[in-house]
Amino acid sequence: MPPDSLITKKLKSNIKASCSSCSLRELCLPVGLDEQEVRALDHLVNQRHKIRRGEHLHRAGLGFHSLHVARTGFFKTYVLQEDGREQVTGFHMPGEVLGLDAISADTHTCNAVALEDSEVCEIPFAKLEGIGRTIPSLMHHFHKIMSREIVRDRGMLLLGGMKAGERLVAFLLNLSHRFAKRGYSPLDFNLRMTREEIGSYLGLKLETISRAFSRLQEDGLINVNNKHIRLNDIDHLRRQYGSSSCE
Amino acid sequence: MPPDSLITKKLKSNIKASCSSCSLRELCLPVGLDEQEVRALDHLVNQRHKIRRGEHLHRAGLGFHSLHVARTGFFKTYVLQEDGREQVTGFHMPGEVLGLDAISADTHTCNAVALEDSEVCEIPFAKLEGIGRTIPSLMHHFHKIMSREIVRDRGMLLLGGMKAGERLVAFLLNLSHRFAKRGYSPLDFNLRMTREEIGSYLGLKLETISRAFSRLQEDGLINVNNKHIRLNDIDHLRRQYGSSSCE
DNA sequence: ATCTTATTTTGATTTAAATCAAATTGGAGC
DNA sequence: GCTCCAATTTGATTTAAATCAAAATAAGAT
Repeated sequence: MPPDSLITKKLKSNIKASCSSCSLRELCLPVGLDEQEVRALDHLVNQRHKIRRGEHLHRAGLGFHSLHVARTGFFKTYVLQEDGREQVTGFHMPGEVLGLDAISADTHTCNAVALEDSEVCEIPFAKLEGIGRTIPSLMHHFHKIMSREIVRDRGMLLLGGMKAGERLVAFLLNLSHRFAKRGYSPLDFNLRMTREEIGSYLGLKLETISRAFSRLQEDGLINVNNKHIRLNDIDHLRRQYGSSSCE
Repeated sequence: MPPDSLITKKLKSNIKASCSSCSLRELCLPVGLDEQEVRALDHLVNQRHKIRRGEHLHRAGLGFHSLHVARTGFFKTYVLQEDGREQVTGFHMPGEVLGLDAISADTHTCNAVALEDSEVCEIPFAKLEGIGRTIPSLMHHFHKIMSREIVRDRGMLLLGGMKAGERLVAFLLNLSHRFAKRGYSPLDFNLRMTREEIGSYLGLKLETISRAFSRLQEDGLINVNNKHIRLNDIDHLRRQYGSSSCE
């Protein structure tokens, strides 16, 4: 029965390529699902796409059909204001869902661009709602993901009362925490975005970001080597500058 | 059959008191549901609570079981930072859902307090997920509500690049828009919050808010009489200060 | 109604960040 | 490796908002 074995092989390859065996399983949609439920999810997440550095995953104003989960790489989301200014609304790493804002009006409200060669899993949203109906724990987990996004965004408001250095530290601690969850060093990492993009996200100018980096280095709290950052005293950073580092 | 009629009366009173006949129907959870679906929702929303001015609806750190929809009144949500500073995270009017942030970790992440005598409908979240399974359009609408919250919160980031006066205008236009949707004048309304609370929300100090109000009045764009605001030239306000007014 | 406290306004001053400007460094592409 | 352009750093200056301070007003409580 050669056809069978062929099919088996193909299936296996699909499964391998999908949630069941994905290294992000514990960060992504499948958290807390049993094996059978993850298999159902595999049917949902049937497509992967490569997005090269500089390419867009979606653009503001365009129709919404699918959520995307970053699998590898790094994304930036942003909106263009009337005056042409670019306002960065977020940075996204593997395991994080993009497109949740678009559910509201079936239209993307922001642009998403890859800051390095990346890969995403496509999740047709109608399909997710359908399968969620039969897998309550999947639906519930999806609700948690949306809620977490609300908490994250609201956390940005807390920056309102902070000064430049504190905002930057909060930003670095947040990145650190997210890198750690993905198995990378929380103390040593490379920024994928420019000073200008960090500034836009934090509501500061690029020169202010640059000066804040220099100041933190002078104080011995971090080492900066262009895009490479080393946190020398993360406890001190955490104590001195609020704990707005959690996801 | 006196018992029957009693029951009927009681049911009727419940129905009357619930979504089917609620004046907020078009703003709230039932949007887009047919009559039968709204009846199902009536079973879900079985409790109303009165919250007097100054009383809390929920507090950060406490367990989460139910969402709440403001029915009447006005709420403020806020978090207390380590240093004791109060950071306002939002203002909420009738038809708006509170508690979406708490789904993430089954714990409230903010405090919600009534700024005037208010009434809320309680929606047990587990029940909502259960009923949503059998009424896809309800579940879908709930997803839109969560997504809208994400869009709203993210919109706050756009304030990052604005100066004090612009932020305040954006805030007033946002309130105006929300009052209009509820059948109130978009040009003439009373603020329920203090200058300090506005400042906290917008990342400014209360003196700055006060000065910005004065400046806008000097320019003839608005009339300020303590808490009472009149927008004299809303088109000019919209044109001059971005259109970050939409929900 | 009156007292008391909280809120708001306005002014003077300080401070943090924006802006303007120029030099330096790093990286992508040839 | 070299060239060119983008990104970063640093300095000088300006500007917007924070801070400090005090008076005026409004709102609750008795």
